[in-house]
Amino acid sequence: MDGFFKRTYDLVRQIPKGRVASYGQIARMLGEPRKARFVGFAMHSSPGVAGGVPCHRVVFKDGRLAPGFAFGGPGAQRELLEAEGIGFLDDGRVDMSTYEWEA
DNA sequence: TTCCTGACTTTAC
DNA sequence: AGTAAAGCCAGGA
Repeated sequence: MDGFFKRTYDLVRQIPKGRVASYGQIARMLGEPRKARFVGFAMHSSPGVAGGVPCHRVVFKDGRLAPGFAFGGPGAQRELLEAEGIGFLDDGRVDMSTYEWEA
């Protein structure tokens, strides 16, 4: 929960609504592109959306959601993202080309 | 304290 | 283009 985790939460917390970011991208923003795995691991231990960590806005680099490991199921995650105005492709993937977070 | 595992990504075949 | 393997580092047992 210290250092990297906290930093990861802080960054994920800065993801604007209606926007998604990939694990690797977040890791890169933190200055550690190799810790991409840990970004996801941090989400696993994240306090949740109520804690200010919108883990549902964090998806794969391909725009795909975490299969089977989502906070409340991939379906719920997709529903939340759609509720934020994020468009999904027919493949069930997020339109990263349009909603990928940049900053 | 040591060993194992893990919401990923990238490179290589 | 698709599949396979390696690498990263910190938390949990």
